[in-house]
Amino acid sequence: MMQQADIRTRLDQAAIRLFARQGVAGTSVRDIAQLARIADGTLYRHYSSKDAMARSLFERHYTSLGASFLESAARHEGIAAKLRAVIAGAYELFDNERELFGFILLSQHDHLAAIGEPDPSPVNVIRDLLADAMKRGEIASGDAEFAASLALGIALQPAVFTVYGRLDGPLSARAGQVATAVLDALGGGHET
Amino acid sequence: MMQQADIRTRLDQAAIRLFARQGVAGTSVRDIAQLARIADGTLYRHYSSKDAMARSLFERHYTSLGASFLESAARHEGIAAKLRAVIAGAYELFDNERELFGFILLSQHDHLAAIGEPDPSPVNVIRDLLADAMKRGEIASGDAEFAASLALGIALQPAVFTVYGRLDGPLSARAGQVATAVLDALGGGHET
DNA sequence: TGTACATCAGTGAACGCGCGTTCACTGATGTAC
DNA sequence: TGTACATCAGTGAACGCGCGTTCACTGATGTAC
Repeated sequence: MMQQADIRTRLDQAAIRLFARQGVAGTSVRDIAQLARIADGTLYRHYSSKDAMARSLFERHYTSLGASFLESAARHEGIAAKLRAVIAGAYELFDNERELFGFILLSQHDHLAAIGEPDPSPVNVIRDLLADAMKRGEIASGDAEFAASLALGIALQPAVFTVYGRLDGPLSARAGQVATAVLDALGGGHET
Repeated sequence: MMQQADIRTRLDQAAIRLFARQGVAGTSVRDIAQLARIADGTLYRHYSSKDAMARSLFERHYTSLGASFLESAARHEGIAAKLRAVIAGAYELFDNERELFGFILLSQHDHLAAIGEPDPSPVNVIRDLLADAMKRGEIASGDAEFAASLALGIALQPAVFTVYGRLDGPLSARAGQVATAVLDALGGGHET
């Protein structure tokens, strides 16, 4: 047995990197083992199967993103400042751990339908934030779920464009502009 | 030999349906053959490989979507009306051929990196539309590529939410609201 | 401190299954004369 | 009109490869006495 944390970390990171680039179905257990520099069978000391590993990694990081959204929002008052903080936090994750971000983005389709939204889901956090802002009259009221889809779309698509090389990074530099666009789209005031 | 068009159409539709639901890597040639009610080997009378089939289907429908965007835009004057028409057209495609739409959305990641943007790409059409509107002063000027990412994000995310069952269809009913949100986010005037 | 034993992460060869693809064959259609 | 031949979409059994997973084994670590 080598240093436990070391091998487990390499395993998880290798899987995330390959899943992000090639998808889960397009990545073989041997690909992962090779990149992590471990034996083919070692994965099964930590996860019951390849798919269970993908599910576990997704759920862990998806809910942790939701939790970080909650924390970012709680540190500020007013929907404008909350949104700016959430977007800035998400964009920093994108800049610093693009593969993790890409894995989460890509895996939504595979996992969300199957397991439902784990808690706290980033999407639900955004929706609740907007529902609250509507109640307070900070943005135009309406369907919070629909508003959340607009906000998420505005925030995510620049990330997608950056992945495709259509926009130059770092994405964090655009956080302010994006937050403003979200507020404009939601019919919010521009109070600082 | 049966009716050629019949078998070929069934083959293409079965592939699109399965690719949209399970991804290309997650779909086997036998899955496709079974759904299309053809023999395992028949695919290879029409395409040189499974991946070539996926690439060909994607390129065909992706550029045809781009062409339909161009046509929708050309039928109207002013960025507001053009955007409304493009979004309404795209949402009708979503409502009527959700699997085709889902396939295009899902396949972007697989194919765009590999083959680059085929012409006319829906994304480039939107960007050129916005660049033009900036020149005419119809929306705030800035980076057209970034503006295109905001517009696309606003328009696409409600579609994604609808796929996940977070929003109720039909999506076409939201086209007007979405177009307004795009114009707000881009700092455009609201002339009718 | 030394000895015996249990535990368990890690190894890598081996398993069998399902995959993408091939190919000899069928039979319907078109063309030549 | 009839006969001979070429073409080609469609068939499905068969190919071998790479996949996910298993398992007997290793050796480091912890625990009991």
